[in-house]
Amino acid sequence: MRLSRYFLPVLKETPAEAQIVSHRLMLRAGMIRQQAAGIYSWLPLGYKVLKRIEQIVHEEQQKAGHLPLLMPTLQSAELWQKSGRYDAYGPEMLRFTDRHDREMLYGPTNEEMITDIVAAYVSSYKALPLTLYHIQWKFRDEVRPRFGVMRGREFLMKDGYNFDLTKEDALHAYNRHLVTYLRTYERMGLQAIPMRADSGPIGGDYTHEFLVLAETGESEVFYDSEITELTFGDRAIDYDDKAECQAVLEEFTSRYARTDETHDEAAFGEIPEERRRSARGIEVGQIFYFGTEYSEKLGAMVTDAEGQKVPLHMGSHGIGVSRLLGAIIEASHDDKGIIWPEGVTPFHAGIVNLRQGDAATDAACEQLYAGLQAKGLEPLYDDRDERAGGKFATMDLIGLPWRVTVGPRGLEKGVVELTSRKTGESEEMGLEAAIDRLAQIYEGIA
RNA sequence: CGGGGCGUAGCGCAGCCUGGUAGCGCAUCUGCUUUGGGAGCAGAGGGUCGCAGGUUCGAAUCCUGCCGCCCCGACCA
Repeated sequence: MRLSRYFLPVLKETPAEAQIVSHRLMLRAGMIRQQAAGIYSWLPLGYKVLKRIEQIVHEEQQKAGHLPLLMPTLQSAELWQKSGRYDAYGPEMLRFTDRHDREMLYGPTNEEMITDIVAAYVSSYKALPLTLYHIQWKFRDEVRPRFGVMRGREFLMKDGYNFDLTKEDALHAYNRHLVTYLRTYERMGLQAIPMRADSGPIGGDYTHEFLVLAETGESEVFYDSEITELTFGDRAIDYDDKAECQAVLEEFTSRYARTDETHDEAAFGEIPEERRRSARGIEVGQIFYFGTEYSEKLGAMVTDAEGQKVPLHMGSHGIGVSRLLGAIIEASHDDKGIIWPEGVTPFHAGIVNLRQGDAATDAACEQLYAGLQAKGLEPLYDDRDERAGGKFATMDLIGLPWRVTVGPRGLEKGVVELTSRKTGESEEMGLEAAIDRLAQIYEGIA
C-alpha cells in the first residue's frame, strides 16, 4: 500500500477522552473512531489488525477440528425465556421490539442459540463430539464503557461451544480449547496465562481465564513466577489425543495462578516467597465447562449406544477479539507509539523514502516495494512529500515491526537501512539483501 | 447506579466569573525557501459556541430544561 493512497488519519495530539495508552494510541494511529460510548468504527488500519487477529483465531480453532459457523447478532427473546436468562440477565442486555411488537435482543452471547441449533439437528451420539464456534459482534450495555476497545459495549468475540456425550469427552474439549488458546495468543506475540477463574452464577468447577499481564489491567492477579517461563512454542500436538491434551493442561495450570476472585492466601503462601507475584492483568479469553444445564433446558438430547436419551455435556469458550488489540498494545508499546508483534502487524514493513521526487530514491523504493510484494509480503510505502521526521514519527506511531529507510546518502554507498521498531537497532545492507532478510523474518508467520 | 467534570473549527485549548460583531496552537490549502527524527516565512479557508426555551436593546458568556461525552466508585469479557 502506498501511504499517499491510504486512509490513515493520524493525530499528533492525544484526544482528551482517552486515558489509557492503548486507547490513546489507537486513536492517534487512526485505527478507530468513537461513534457513541463504547461503540467504534474501525478505520482501515485498525480493521486490518482486527482481521489479522480474527484470522489467527480461525486458523487455530480449525486446526483443532472446531467448525466455524455464523449466528446472527439479533436474537428473539423466546430462546432466552426458555433458558431463564431473559429475566436473569438484567439491563446489560439490549432489548427492543420489532415492528410486530416481538421482543428482540442484541445478543450478548450465544449459548441458547447454538444449543437450539444442535438440539434441532443432532439426535445421535454418533454425531459427537461436536464443537461449533463463530466470531461475531456482541453487545453488552455496560453501565460504564471505558478504555477504548478494551471495554466497549459493542465488541467482537469468538465464542465456541462443545457438545459431548460424556463429561470426560467434554473435559477433553475443555483441554483442547486450552491448547488452542495457548497457541493463538503466542502467535499474537502475547503471553496469556491461564488462571483459575470464578465460575460465576452458572456454576461449575472447570473454568480458566487467560490473562495478559499489563499495568493497566482491570483484574488483580496472583501467580507463581515459574508460570511465566512456560511457552507452548511450535511443538506438535494431536488434538484427538486425550492424554496429550490433558498433559498440556496440567503443565500450564499446575502452578498457582489466580485472579483476585479466586485468590487463596494460604495456597499462595505455600509458594517460595521469591516466586510470589502479584500484578494486574487483562482478561482476553475464558474457557468453561458447565455440564448439561443448557442442553436440559433447551432439549439438546441424543440417543446413546444403549438407546437412552441423554442431555449433552457442554462448555463454552470465548476469546475477546476486539479487546485483544488493546491488550496487545498495552503489552507492546513505547513512548513513540505501538510496537506490533510480527504475527498481527497490519503491514509487514514500512518503506520510508527520504527524498520523494529524487529519481534514485524513488526508483529504489519502487524496487523494494515490488520486491517485498513478490515475496508475499505487504509493505506500507510512505511516498508522501513529507520531511524525514514526520515520516519516521508516523511509522513509529503505527508500529510496523520493520522499517526500510531509503535515502540519497545510503544509496550512494549502495545500501538501505533496516530498522527494528522494537529494539531501534539499524543495519545497513543492499536492497535485495533487505528484501531477503524480511522474507526470512516472516517465513512461517505471514 | 452514586459522586465529580466537560461540550467553542478535524485535534488540543483560551474566552464565560464581570453580556457588546469568536480567538490561539496543531492540522488543511497556496507560494517561496528548506529536506536523515514532527522545518521557516508570507498568505488563505474552515465554527448552527451540544440542543431547546428564557432574561436582555444585545447571550459562547446569565437562568431553566434536555442531550452527549469523560473521570472516580460499584459492576463486567
